[in-house]
Amino acid sequence: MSQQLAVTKRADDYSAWYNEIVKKAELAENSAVRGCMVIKPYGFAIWERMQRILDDMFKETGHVNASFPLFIPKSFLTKEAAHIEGFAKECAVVTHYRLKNAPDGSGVIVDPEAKLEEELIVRPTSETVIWSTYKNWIQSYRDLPILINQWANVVRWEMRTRLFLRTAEFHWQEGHTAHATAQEAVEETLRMLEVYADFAENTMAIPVIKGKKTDNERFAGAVDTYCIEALMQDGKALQAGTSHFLGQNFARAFDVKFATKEGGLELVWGTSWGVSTRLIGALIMTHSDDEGLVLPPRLAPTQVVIVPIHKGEADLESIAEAIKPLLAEFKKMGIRVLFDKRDTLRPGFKFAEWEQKGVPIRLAIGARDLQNQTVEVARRDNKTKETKPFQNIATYIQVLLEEIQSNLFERARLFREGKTTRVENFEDFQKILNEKGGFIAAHWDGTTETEERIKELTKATIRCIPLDAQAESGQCILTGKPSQKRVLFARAY
RNA sequence: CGGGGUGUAGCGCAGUCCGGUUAGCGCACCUGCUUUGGGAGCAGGGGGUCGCAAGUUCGAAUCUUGCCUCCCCGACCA
Repeated sequence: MSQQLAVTKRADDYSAWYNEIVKKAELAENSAVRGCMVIKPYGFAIWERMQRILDDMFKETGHVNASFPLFIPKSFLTKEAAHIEGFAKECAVVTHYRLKNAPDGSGVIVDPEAKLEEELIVRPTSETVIWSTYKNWIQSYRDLPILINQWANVVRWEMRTRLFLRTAEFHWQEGHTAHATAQEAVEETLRMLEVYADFAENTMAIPVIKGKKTDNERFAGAVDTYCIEALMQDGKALQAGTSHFLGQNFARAFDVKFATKEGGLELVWGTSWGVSTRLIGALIMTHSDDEGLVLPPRLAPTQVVIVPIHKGEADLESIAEAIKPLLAEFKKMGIRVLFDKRDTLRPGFKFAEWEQKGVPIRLAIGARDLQNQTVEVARRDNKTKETKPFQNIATYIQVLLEEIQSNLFERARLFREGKTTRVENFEDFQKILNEKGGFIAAHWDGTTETEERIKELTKATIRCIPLDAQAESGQCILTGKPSQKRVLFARAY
């Protein structure tokens, strides 16, 4: 309940600022379990909105939900060579299935008698267990495509964690589809990338670059990995979603074949795609300011908060009575409104609290307003206040919510444009990276060696090869070798 | 996993070097009154295995050893 002033400013210590936003907006906190977070009700309400909107988008593109096991037999994980190599270093392993009382009475111990025949891995992702299942489901081209999504939690044993951005356990959705042709699978991969970009930009108001990952940055087990990349306010990039064309890699590993129309037998083509609670981190670092969280209206659990300003209970009653029709009207319009009638807190406190929590619009109504038939309207995005006539206020708010939504997106887009720099040589590359940050569009000779060398020298990685990159002859900034298009570099989360 | 820091009331901290009254301060919490258009004021009150464990000592928040947490910096990653 109690809040303290957000003391740290973005300019002073960006990561301290981030941590304070997460705590003061009551989104999440560290848990008793190392690397795992507790997502608090307000943070989870945001995730639930994200889930609902994304889930509708998945359904509209023909997908259905299902649920696969939390545990994966070790042998499954090892079947696809690149896959196991990518995940081996961060797996939680279950080795026993029972505890017993310690002989010396000191508590409970793992029962050595209860060792599992085969260890189980807590899923870091579900390709293997799902493809082992698809093997049973697919015989004929008539069984294809399979378009399944699951909402789940996964575990990747990270060494260093940060709330939302990187936690040992995180929540996400993972889509897993199976197709008869490569073309169809590639189309699916790009379709879902498009869904993610649409969601990021239109719901979260986060502008993203759609692109393809380099071989080096590709998902373990994929043929091609596509991504959406966003730019945070500190000039670092953040991968906000990925969509993979798996080729026939997992079909081959799990022997998933189908009879073609022509009577042949072929391996199935696959895709997988996911976004996680990490998006909440992106949300914070895209829009929020030194006063706290800033939420885009389409995602905000509460879009409008009404704060009564009253002396005594009678005042509060008459305000409550006066806004009753307004609350009903908001509800009818589908606007999520909260009347903050807590009488133990003063208005100034409530103002500050709802600002920290990023509620897009605040309405304040006092005796003076009742007298004049007015209401004070305060915007969270640009901190402006105005007094409007009470009549027709709901319609005004409805329009204003949309305006705030597009203002947030436009502001973030302009920021990114300003922080995207075209660079022609390595000297400028380092200079821009250190002094300005952001995305750097530069030529690269296409080799993993050069990519890694640049990373060693500058800590910047190739975020993606943008899908809309123009063909343009140039020279690699490091080796001077010929290049046909620019790629996007940045330091990243 | 390596280097550095840290852990004392819900939160933020002092006390630890140099062991010794009943472990203290601010915020928050509870009660009452006055307040309420930008984080209220006064008065009273409650709350602590001093991260955990073992050891040294007449006596440990304070000294020793081990373990753990969280934060920052590096390597790894969505």
